[in-house]
Amino acid sequence: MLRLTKKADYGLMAMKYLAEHASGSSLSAKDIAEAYHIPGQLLAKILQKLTREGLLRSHAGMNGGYSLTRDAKDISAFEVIRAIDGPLFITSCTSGASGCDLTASCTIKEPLARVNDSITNLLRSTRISDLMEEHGEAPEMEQKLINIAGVSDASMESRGSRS
Amino acid sequence: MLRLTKKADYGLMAMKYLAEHASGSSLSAKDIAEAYHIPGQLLAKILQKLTREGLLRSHAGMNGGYSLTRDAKDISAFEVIRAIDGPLFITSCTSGASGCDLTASCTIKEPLARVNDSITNLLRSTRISDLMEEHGEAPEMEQKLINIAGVSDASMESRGSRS
DNA sequence: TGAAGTAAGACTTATGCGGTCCTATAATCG
DNA sequence: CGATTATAGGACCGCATAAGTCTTACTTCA
Repeated sequence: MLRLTKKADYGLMAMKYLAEHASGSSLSAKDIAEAYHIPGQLLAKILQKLTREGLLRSHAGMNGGYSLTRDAKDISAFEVIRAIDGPLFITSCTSGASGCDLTASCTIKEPLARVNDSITNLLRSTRISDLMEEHGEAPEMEQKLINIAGVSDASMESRGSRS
Repeated sequence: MLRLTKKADYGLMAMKYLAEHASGSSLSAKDIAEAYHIPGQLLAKILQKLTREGLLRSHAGMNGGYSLTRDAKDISAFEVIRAIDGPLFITSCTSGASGCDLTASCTIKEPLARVNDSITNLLRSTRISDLMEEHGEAPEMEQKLINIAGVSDASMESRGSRS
């Protein structure tokens, strides 16, 4: 569990692709879909959503397509994910309005809400430019995330050994 | 998206409850289920799973039930969640074995894998004892998470204002 | 005008979570 | 021993939601 939806994945991929091929002109949904072998119609609607949220600029007609409204460095992964999947909450009952009927008993939510905030901040500090290839090695990225995840030496034990 | 399953929620609640009522004896699934108004059969299977994973010790028969195998301070939220929901991966195609067919094109996974690791570490550093009530105020918890999530002043903007 | 594009809603399919039911087994008490 | 209370676990169902398709309408440019 705790996984991103495929749509959010597609959205991030598309944003990254647009950032890498930001040649001033716009790329069509079809172009991106074919580049990643993603169902075109689905990607189209994802891009439409991102456009509605102001992350993309659309241009209809021939040679139309999409382009980033901002620099890749100024768009966070959080924005993209939120635009597509809506607000993300780690707990099932923190939907804001109604909440769950266990409010009295379920005291777990508070600590988990903090975890939720941490994840949010993590995604907020991860930008589209961090997903791009062309930025050389970017060792600072590595460093930054280690700082954020921080903590112990066992931090990286989860990587590499995924059974 | 990016939310915990209810089962994991229940599991965490049960672990917390067991930690708070660790009177040496064991509590039955029914006891816990009634305390939180959770479907009993469902909780039972969750507890069975946790037992199989070695986080709980079960005792059948009358006055039977479950008890923690370790101290609440030595059990992380990550272990509980993993035991119930299986390995958590933020990306949909990082299932380890097969992976997705986009390996060549989808270069997004690497940065997201780091985000994934950060979340893992975050949950790994959150222990059952952190969920308990009786530990007074525990301002260190607050501090720790802020350090982990770290970063900016806008960190907490997501809290409080949930529309 | 026609091809290529976005925009958007309705619809279908698939998956997996949440939950129930049922049977078996183990331990404790009277 | 037998009844009761518990865990253990498989089979199953309903439903919410994700994923994807179909269709129609509108826009732009050559």
